[in-house]
Amino acid sequence: MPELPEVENVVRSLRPHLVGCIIASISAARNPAGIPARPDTRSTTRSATRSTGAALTRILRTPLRRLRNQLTGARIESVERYGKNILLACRHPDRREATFSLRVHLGMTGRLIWESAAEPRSPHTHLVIELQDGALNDGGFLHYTDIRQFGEIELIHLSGESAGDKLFFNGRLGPDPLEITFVEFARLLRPRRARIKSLLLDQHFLRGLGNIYVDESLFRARIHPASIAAQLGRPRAERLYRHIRQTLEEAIAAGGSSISDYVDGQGRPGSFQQSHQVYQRTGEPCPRCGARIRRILIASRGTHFCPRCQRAPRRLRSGQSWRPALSSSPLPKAVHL
DNA sequence: CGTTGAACCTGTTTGC
DNA sequence: TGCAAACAGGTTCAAC
Repeated sequence: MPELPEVENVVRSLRPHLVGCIIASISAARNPAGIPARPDTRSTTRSATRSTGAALTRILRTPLRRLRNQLTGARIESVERYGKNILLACRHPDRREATFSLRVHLGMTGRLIWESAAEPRSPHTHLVIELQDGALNDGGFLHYTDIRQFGEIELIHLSGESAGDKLFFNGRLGPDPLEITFVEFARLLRPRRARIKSLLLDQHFLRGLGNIYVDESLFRARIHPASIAAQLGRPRAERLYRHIRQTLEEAIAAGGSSISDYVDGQGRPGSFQQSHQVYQRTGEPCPRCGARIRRILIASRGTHFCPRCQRAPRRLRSGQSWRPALSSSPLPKAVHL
């Protein structure tokens, strides 16, 4: 659920609550988490564990003990987004050198919500961070909830350098699509022979895009998702660049897309899903030309596009004889054009 | 390089 | 009706 616009909204909604607060305690959510969500559900094929212990261990990339040791008593200095990661910069007021960043990745179904009460409302809440009186609020609690448990929480030690966060991630994640210039974008695109959809999903290439916004941006730019990146001409590359930014900015302004799980740091859903033109609209008429929206698989991800507006490049269209230059791999069968 | 499919999870929807 | 398969916003890894 959480791509760049959703994470940006989480960060913005949490910031006023968190900045200035002291972390009073960190604890595994007990309560509903240990209990099956719905004990009497008949079809529950796996009455699975749901033991907070197992789930929390999966999510925590830093052991709870270490989290407690290092963060208890620390002050939250800033709340930032880095790609799809949320970074809480923390510092001990009394210890000059002790500076950390708590990295939270929401995975598919993660939620990070500020609550006034300690008790989780969801059986899928795994971690509770107790906050002590910030300048602008009364503390409260930060709840991490995650149904599918694909999220990650990790403590990053910042040794000295202020921009430690970025140094840490550099090389691991590409530029932010809202910060990169067109010239740089085009330079990165040029040597790549991957299909554009795969490339845009790759966080090493650009950080922050996910399945929804890649499909929506490609639709707006009228580019077929299976197009080879290096073969987009300048006009298409420009269109793509422009529409990625536009789509993301509109989505941020709309509060993100809420399909089923996403809410911001105050529990509010977004509304951008109402503006999706192709994502999960298979079979519906294209809002631009009326053709049926199609769904194919690219990079094993559901990919939605208009077969008329987003025409396949010739090379891809004319059948099995085509091969990518300098490559031994045939055109994957999954691409139906 | 680039691709696929599986794996990590739970829950909901679809299809026979 | 009922049950199984498919699918879901993400990332990583092995194998080709």
